[in-house]
Amino acid sequence: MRRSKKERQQLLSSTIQENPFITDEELAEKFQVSVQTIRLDRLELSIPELRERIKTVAEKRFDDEVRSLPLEEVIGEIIDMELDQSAISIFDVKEEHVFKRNQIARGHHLFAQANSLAVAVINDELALTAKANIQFKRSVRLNERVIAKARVMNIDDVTGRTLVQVSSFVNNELVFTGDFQMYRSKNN
Amino acid sequence: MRRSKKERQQLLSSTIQENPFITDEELAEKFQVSVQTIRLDRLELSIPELRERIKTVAEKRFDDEVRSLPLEEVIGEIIDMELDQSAISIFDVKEEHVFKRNQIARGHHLFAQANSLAVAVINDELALTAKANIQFKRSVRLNERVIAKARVMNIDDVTGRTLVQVSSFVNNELVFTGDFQMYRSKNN
DNA sequence: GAAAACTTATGACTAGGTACTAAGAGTAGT
DNA sequence: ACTACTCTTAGTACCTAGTCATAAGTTTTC
Repeated sequence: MRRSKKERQQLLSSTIQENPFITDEELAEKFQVSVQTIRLDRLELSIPELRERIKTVAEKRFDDEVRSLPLEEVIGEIIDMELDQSAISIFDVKEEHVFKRNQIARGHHLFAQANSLAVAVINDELALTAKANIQFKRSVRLNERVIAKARVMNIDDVTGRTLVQVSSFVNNELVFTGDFQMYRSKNN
Repeated sequence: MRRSKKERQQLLSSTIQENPFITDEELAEKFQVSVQTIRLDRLELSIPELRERIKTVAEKRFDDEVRSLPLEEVIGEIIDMELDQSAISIFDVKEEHVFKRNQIARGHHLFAQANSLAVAVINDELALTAKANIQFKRSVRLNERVIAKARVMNIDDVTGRTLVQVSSFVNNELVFTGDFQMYRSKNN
């Protein structure tokens, strides 16, 4: 025996993890054992065959592509709404919303929740954000539930410009505030 | 012939592009022709076999993983970067970024591009946004290319707080500006 | 009606396996 | 020393999703 079985299997695992595109034959050559031994090892370690490995890598990529359009619809779920007055939405912070390094939610998701709530609360076909003044009060972490509350502060009778104040909370603790100055297409 | 050859081949192309995981047999079933016809079609269109297709998808993913580890969490593509000084990114506005009604880009995407550029330009493991003051100068439409330029304005020696100014342009026309006050974990 | 284009069938071969059986080598216990 | 056990190797039949080449049948076009 060139190496103990255990040692070989550990190396095998890491080798395949590092490069899933390697065939049993290449592995046999690398570890100086027969192809059958490699296959027994894979069986014991329940490592799938080359083609299956490649397939899952490819499928993951496909999933990622779908997942990486996270800013698509209205961010968060609107649970209460009085047009031109107030609105509330909830947003659950998941894996895809946080920095991998520190599990803190990326700012633009909190902004997106608040901004799209500000857009939604306005009783108009075509509301757009003109300006915003925002503050991140404390960082939001993975799995926290953010509740955003929007209040329409005043509507300029002439221009239709509207100020919307949004405050976001996690467990009643303020995490984000934003003042949004919104355009309207028509003055309702 | 259920469909002309040309028509079938065009559909074949797009079908495979959309779902590279489909076998010749499934395609034959779908187009109501024999497997051999599908194979001739693939030959003429030089579309590789299932396994090769899956492999290239998987390989791309591997490439992506290596290339985009640090910049992966950035919205838009960074094309220039001097840490703690300046950075530029481009962001192409696609279908998924606009309001369906009027084809205008949703504000939070412009914010996300600017904000993540502000995060990236800071030479620190853990940069977070504290405050931001933003203005949407004119609305950005479908298929426009937004170029965001970030400049680090000043770094507080004591707190490490950093002001980053971001201006975004479409064809040299200013569409967005933002002042981002950023935290750092350590004072470099 | 023949030529050209298209479609289908058939057979031999491939990579990279699975599943199973069988046999030999090395080591440990008694 | 003999047996029991683990580990390794070999070989066979079978699988999928193809390739390549040849041939034959079917339409379409001139």
